[in-house]
Amino acid sequence: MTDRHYGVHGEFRDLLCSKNIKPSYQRLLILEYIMKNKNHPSAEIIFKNISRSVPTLSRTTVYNNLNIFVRKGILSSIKTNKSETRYDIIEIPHAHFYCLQCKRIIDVDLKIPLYRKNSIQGHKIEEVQVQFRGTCRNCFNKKEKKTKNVL
Amino acid sequence: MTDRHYGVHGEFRDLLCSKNIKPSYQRLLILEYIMKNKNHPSAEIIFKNISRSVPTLSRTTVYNNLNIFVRKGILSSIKTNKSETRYDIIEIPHAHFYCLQCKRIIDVDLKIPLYRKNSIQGHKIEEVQVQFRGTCRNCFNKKEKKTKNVL
DNA sequence: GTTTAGATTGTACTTATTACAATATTGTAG
DNA sequence: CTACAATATTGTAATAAGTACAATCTAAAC
Repeated sequence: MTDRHYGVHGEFRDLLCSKNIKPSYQRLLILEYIMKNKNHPSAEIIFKNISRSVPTLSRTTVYNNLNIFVRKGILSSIKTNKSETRYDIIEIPHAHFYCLQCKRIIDVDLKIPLYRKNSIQGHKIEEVQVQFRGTCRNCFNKKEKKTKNVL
Repeated sequence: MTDRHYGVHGEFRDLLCSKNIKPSYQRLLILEYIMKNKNHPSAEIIFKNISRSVPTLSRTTVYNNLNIFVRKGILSSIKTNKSETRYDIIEIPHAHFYCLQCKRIIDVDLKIPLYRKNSIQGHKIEEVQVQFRGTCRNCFNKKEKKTKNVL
């Protein structure tokens, strides 16, 4: 079970080891899923998709490991409207745009010095989250088109 | 029941009317609670505190009206770590600092032009949320003191 | 090969929130 | 004032996301 995945998962394996997390089969799968489908999935989505090919996977394992990844700084967690948590890889700091129509989360760049601060008004910053909410370009264009057709 | 509260709740009453929300007794109580205890309470906290003096109040009423207030732009909702939602009055745009130790939410000012944008990379912005997480000044000082005593 | 620490699994539980139907209140037209 | 419609509130039941925990499994260390 293990060595079959040395090749494919090599980089994820290294990433986990560098953070002192044992690179178990399940952890590699979870990490791989998030890295390859860069669509900010929820725990449930990750669970459903991986358990298609690995039916023995437990929901708890997914939750446990997502929490570990967040604590160790591999992933960041994003809270949407609907009391659900979504996950994203931590790369260059960036902001998120949450579309209220299609529920997609879109990465956006912010060239502001916000991320360089390590304290604000005396409070020690460990994490910064910037989230925009509204209507994404796609949904906005769809609406526009619909309006035009009516006229 | 109604006119007893004309005096005290006058400004909240006006605020609700200006947003086309009927200023019911319960709504005034909820709004008053949030405005007077500026500590970003959760629905549960609001419910518990108001229902001490108004035992007939329903949890559902609190949730319903908080949602209405958010939709109408009177309140903003803040998602914390623990899948709970907290509420804050919308005044001058500001950011929030969530202390991972004491769980307080502290208002912080940001003098950045972030709030002036109404679109980013083509996506229409309706709302911006900036949230810092870390250790607040208070908790940080406590930790410092403890460390000093040990030495 | 045995031991031990850590990981995974599955079930039961908690917590925040919503759905919904019944009841109550308010505003309005006759 | 009374009747009616519209809206608000209430309480219960349901849902959904996440956690606690005990049992089982795995893998590395001796």
